[in-house]
Amino acid sequence: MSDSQKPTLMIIDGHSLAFRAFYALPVDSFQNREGQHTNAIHGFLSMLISLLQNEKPTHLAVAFDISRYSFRTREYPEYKGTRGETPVEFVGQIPLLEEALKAMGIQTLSKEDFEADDILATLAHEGSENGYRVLVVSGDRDAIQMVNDNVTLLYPNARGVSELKRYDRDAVFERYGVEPHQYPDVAALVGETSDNLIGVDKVGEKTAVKWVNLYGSLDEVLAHADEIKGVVGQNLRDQIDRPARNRKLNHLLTDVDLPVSVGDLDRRPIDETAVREVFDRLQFKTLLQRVMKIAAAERGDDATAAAPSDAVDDAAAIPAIRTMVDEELAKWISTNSKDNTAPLGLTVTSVDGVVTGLGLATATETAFVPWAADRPDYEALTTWLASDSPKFMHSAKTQLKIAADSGLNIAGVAFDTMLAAWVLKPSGKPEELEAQVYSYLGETIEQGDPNQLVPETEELSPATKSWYVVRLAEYLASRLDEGSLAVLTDIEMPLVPVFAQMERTGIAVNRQLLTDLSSSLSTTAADVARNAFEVIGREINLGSPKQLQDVLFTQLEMPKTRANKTGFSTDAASLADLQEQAPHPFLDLLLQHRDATKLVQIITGIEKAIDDSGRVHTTYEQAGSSTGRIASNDPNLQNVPVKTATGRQIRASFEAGAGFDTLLTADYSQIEMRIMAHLSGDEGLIQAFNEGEDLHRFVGSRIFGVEPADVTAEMRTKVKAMSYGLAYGLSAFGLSKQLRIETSEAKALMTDYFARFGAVRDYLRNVVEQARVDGYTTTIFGRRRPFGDLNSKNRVLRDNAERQALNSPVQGSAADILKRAMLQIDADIRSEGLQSRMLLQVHDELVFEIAGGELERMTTLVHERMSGAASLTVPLDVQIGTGHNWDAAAH
DNA sequence: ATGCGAACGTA
DNA sequence: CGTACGTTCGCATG
Repeated sequence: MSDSQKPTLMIIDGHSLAFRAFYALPVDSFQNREGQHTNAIHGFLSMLISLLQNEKPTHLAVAFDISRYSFRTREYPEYKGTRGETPVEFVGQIPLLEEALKAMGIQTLSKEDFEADDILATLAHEGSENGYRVLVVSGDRDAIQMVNDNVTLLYPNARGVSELKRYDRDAVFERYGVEPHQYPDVAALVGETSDNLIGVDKVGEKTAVKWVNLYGSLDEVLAHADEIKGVVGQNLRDQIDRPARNRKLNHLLTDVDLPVSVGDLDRRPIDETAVREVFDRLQFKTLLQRVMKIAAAERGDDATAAAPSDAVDDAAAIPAIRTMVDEELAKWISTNSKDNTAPLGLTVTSVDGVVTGLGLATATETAFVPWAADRPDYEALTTWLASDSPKFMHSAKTQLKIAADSGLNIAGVAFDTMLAAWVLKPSGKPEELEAQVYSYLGETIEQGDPNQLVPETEELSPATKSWYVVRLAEYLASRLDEGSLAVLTDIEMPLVPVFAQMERTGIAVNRQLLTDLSSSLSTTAADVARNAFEVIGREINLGSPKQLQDVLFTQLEMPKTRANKTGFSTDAASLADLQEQAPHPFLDLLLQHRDATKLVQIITGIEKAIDDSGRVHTTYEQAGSSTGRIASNDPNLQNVPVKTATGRQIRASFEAGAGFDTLLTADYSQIEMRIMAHLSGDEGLIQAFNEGEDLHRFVGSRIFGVEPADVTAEMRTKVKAMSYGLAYGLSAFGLSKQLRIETSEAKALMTDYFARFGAVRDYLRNVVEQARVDGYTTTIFGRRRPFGDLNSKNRVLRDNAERQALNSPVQGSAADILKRAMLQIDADIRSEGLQSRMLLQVHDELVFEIAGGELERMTTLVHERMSGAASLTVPLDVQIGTGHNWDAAAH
């Protein structure tokens, strides 16, 4: 009998898969109207439905653990002892999942005192012996031991449950280097952290596999422990009870007494009424459609399932791609964009930065257009691309740049699903399209042939991607509140082409200046290092904190500094402390060396990024930060040194390019304090800004009770640190550290500050309180940042969340304001036909390249647009400077 | 090769 | 025991 004729038994480890799903999907995005979390259920069912479609099991069961206690924990109480509390959001999802499974006609099994894995192993064994093709679905590595010629393990990869890797005998051997039945021997030697099973010290997978292959089994390895040389051999002999114990615990039973046999696990019909009821309660719309489709197919009602006119059943079926050119394409665009009013999904694909094709889509149709730059017949397409006709894209900036490089102008980006998802949930890295489809639509994108041993990850057609984009856009738009939607459509979306243009333009760099500076700094570093080695009498790697610790705390016996994970800190602040307590020439030399090598490092990074035309192009991460700021990378041009004279020499190498007169920099002064004044409504602060006096002098005079003219430099420094620290949630302890003053003095300073500027404290308290209730903070323009840990019982987590919460509206509003200014400046430049260009954004600063004769106009418009980007109760002060290079243009 | 922590550059 | 980032290095894992 061939495999395809055999009945297929699929057995699933319910807990382990549900738990994987729980961590793979955002808790916040999956809640039903009663507030019940459903992410684990959703992920599990989505995976299950895919499995039903792809594997078509004839027999099926899901096994659950009854509790975390079993015969194993009785014999060895520490087993799985490192497992923490089950998250509250997970609790309660299992009974609901069982309900859903029951409605789908799927049997669930569990047995007191045994783990689900034992039930799986027993069924796998029975199925294998009785002519079944067996598929075990589990996220527990112990399940590998079940694999044989009839049994295949489907194991979720790191990304959760959306992709399952097939482990048959060969795949296990390829991955682990042993036969499946030997895997527990290897695991026993290595240990399993998640089960709290400690292995033999210094024995990793490599060593364990070597031994097991050499001696054939764990028993034989242990019997020959005397023969194994070296430290690991000694460890094995010393700790021989560990692998022995581990092996007993990771052995799965294949003879558990179960109330059913494999034959009883044949698929039962789906109870469609019950499924509707349960899925409706869970608010799983798409999943319901997918289950119903399977139900229809299984009762032989294929016509309904396949009918393309049935919008409901067709929702999750990928439309066939039509490849189009010329008139057909022109007609398709005109019809589906309803004469440039209706949005179409758009995806540009490229090879080595050259456009090779475009995918277009509506919610029901997809089209692929092969692209060749010299084809003459694409006028309808290029006209549509360059028009304001709305396009929905994913990560539009990247595609706009590539298209522009290939001479294709794209305008009218009306929705970007990457930006939308980030505005909805601004944390972590932005998700790829495929991940979004899974997270938000609950659909798994098939990747290659699932029967491949290692499925090749076939790139999705741009046409299909566009179709997903259209559907995602609809979903994401429906999830956005009014404020977030405004941020997306009025700020983030219009900025896409602006950032794309800035990145493409880049900024000119004087390579010679950098090279000279770098070699001089390298010489300095080498000289300083030589001196340092002389002082301590030996040569070490000054860049190694570990070796530095040895010098400072062992050799030189200096007092211990702040502790970190690898011992004691050697950072600049700690070294300064040491210099005070135990002065030593090595300390200063070390700092000088750090300084010089750091700058060389930064220069090297910039040099490597200079292109053939002498310009450097950063990439802005528009959807990366949690506050609304943008980040710059590859290279990062937002952390070019400015504080030291040598550092500024690096800035001086950024210049106006050929054909341009000068650089212009414009920055907001004290924008975050101004936002604090506005948001808190503090009369004192507002007065300070409205009188236009030096802020820190004004505040200092109030706190210390002297005339502004009598505020000393020392007083001003303290006040300045205090003011800036406020917006970060600085504590008295932190302030004292920074100013190197007594904690009591720092405390007094804070008390005096709040006595004069009480509304600031009230505001900061209120922000945190409101966020605790709402679950998010909001900027002046409606940008939200969610917070989950404000009610955490863990103090560290809670305190961190509180500081983040009080900082977010301030930092985020500042980001919003500069973004608004950028939009208006860009619009002015274009509408007036100016040749000057916006080059860089550094959080509160913009850098421009000024074309001949445009300095005056640019100065005026930049000033106007930046000052007018928000109307606060205090003015927005903008400082402008010009000069041939970035340093000279500073003020 | 890959991932993590330390350190440090900016606003 | 101060927010938000990105990059580089050493070092421990593979």
